[in-house]
Amino acid sequence: MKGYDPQTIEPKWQQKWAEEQFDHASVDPSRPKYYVLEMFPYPSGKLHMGHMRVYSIGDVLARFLRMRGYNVLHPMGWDAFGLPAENAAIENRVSPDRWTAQSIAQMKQQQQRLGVSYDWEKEINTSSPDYYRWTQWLFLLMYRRGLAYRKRAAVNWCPYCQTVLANEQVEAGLCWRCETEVEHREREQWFLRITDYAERLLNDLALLDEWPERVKVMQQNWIGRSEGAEISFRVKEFPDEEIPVFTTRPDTLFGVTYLVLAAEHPLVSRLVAGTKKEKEVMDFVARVRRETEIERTSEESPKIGLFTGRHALNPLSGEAVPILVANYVIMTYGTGAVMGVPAHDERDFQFARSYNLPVQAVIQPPEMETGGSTADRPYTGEGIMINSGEFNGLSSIDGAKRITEKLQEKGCGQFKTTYRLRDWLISRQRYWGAPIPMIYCDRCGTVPVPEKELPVLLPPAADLSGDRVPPLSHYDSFVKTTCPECGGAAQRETDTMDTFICSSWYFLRYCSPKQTNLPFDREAVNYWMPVDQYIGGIEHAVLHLLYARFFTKVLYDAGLIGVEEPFSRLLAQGMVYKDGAKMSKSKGNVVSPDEIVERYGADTGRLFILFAAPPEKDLDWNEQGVEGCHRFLRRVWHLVEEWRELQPAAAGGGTGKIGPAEAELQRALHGTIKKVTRDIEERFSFNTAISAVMELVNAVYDYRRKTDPEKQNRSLLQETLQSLILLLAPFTPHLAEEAWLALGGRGSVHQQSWPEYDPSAISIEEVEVVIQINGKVRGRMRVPAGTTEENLLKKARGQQRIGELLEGKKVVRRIVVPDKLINIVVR
RNA sequence: GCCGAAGUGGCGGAAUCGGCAGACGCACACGACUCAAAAUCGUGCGGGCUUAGCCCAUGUGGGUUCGACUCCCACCUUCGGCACCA
Repeated sequence: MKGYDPQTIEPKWQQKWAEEQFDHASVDPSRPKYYVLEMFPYPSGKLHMGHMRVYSIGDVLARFLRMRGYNVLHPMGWDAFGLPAENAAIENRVSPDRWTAQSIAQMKQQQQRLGVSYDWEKEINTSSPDYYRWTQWLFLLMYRRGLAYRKRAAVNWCPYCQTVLANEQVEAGLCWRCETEVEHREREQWFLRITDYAERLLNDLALLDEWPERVKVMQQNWIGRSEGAEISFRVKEFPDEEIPVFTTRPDTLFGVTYLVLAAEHPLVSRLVAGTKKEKEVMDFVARVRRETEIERTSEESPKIGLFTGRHALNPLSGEAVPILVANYVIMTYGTGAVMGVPAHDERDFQFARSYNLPVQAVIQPPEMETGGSTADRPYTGEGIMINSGEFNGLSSIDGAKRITEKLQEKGCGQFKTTYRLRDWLISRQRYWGAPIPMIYCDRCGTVPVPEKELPVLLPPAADLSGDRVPPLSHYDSFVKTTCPECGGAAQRETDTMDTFICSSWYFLRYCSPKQTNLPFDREAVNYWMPVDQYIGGIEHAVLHLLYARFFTKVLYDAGLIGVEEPFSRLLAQGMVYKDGAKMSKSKGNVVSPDEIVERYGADTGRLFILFAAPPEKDLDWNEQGVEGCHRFLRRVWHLVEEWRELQPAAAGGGTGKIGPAEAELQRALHGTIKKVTRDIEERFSFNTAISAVMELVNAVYDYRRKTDPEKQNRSLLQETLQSLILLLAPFTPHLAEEAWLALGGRGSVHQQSWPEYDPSAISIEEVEVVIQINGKVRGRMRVPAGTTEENLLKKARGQQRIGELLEGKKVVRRIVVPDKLINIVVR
């Protein structure tokens, strides 16, 4: 053992670990289990710092918990289906599966160089038929349970990706992946009925007390529950037609002065058919429908509406109000029709103003407040009902209830809860995904592929660059099939599934990745699930984390698993920045993990990533900080090396004496064990755990410098160094392994028990107590631990300065924090 | 606009239950070693002043308390999410 050379020791130990398979986990009900999971990556072929950060965090926990005696499941795999592979394949003229296999090989090698302790026996790949067979099986389960359905709908279409997108995948009107503006197209599409689970997905957020608040709030907003009423208005000119509207404010029903329909509303064409308004209205409708999401939903774009010439009848007052069509009402929320109450709604008010629609106030602010709705602004708060017939005088809260009840009696309204969440559109018009296992037969209609015929295999990729969308539609051998019911000629569905489906259940597959007769083994899932600690980026706060929760609930309902929530504890790790900007190719500020491993070693890189910031906060990459961590590891190495050189002399020299210096070192050691354990286990505060180990190293240096070499306590030094190495093992696994060996440790450092601290070693006989006068620090004193209040005060008074300050003052009060502080309040 | 998180030295950050603000690291300065440099080791390092000490200081202004980075109220700034959702 000479100078610290990570380039030599790291590959050596990685190889050894792989051979010995310490990280292999199997079901063992006699031991407590712990499932640590990092979000599996999309195999782009290049590992970036964000990856290195998640893996470092996960690995510290996995290694620490193993040393704590847990049976730890720590798997890794590949979210391998998806557009980038398909696009790369087209560009480089290779098949997506070959491109993916190559990327996985590259990334896996990069991961292994980081020394992360995965159980590679559990590796999964969502694009392999062994896996997607079960993704298809789960789709059929959804179908059987009435949760998968096909419908023609206007959907988000990304012209660049040449596919439709789910609502969750459209951000402010742009495609989440390529930021192309999304268009609307009509298509027959498959949906999953996630809205059936809206209420449970929302309510069960309360069970997730170890999830970050911000993630739960984001999901809550996304689900967007609103309580109110659905109210039906009859059309005056067509007594057989009704227009239901959704409102959160049924109490304002008497203030309705108009009704607005979305351009897509099915009634529009009937209302204007054959009238002189027809052309104008239908032109308007066509124009609005052509507008992009951005144009239609931007707040700046003006609210434009058009009178249809028809009227709606208020179900309670009987009043006839005009029906308009407008661009600001969207068909996919509520009923696609809105009642206009300009006196009590900001948006209705604006709209009424520009079209000179009447404003009728029906809610008066409570007496304390002033300023109801006026000609200048609406009043949107609660209050007392006026101009509302028999409901006058009620509070708006009671009124909302009473009006809805009344409507219910009359059969033209009911209580209703609406969600912003829409059903999950899962069809994708691309090749590189799991085929949707459905068959269309002219006689039998839509028929599911029988389970025993799964998987529906992707045909080998030929030419993907063609214009035929979806690509699977030009593989005749794929499309043409026979109907499982009548045996006649039939066609396969040619869309593939959204890759978010693959990642909605992968954590279950890891429990028994080789299971062949079911997606997962029940016993294994019962043992390992839920995931105790899930770690990943905040960008999945709504997408993946909501979908995975949905799948878990469906599987629970189907009796296949025993948990209703997949992830007990979630850590949303921060991003990696450099020079004030997120690391990105376009900014040119990328540092690759490979580069760091080559220059400093994986241990240094891991240590820096964990030391530079708490895991949930953004991290600022700083080369000098990396060097600092490298320097620290060299200092550790140096101590171990020195100790070895002392060994031959040990027989003759050194002592076993515990003097004050030794007691201090012991105290430092046990205090550090205590702190590091708590910091990892309870707080996830890796940065402070590492700083505590650094302090211990400084303490050892101090001891060695200040104590005559002849008098140094060798056995205490050995104990200290061994414990120090154990504390470091989860963070810098290679260095720890090598140092453990050098210090005469047996077996792998990673198979040792985590050190326990000795409470008697940290109990202190003498403490420093701070003396405050009127809350300001005016002195300190060393006293035996447990000194009484009286004695503390006496001793404090004995100090010249304190005596002077107390001179002639009256002591009003004394506050004592035992062994810490005394505060003397004087006047 | 609504919701959420956060504001502490030159920088990353610490202070875990209301009890010594700035642990640990980086940068910087000085010293030792060296012919010299690097590496290493040591010392110092929030600001001010009339410097044995005192005053100011955790985004701003108030409050509670013997005592506030920590609790309460109001505001400012930054970042993130949602956003014509009826």
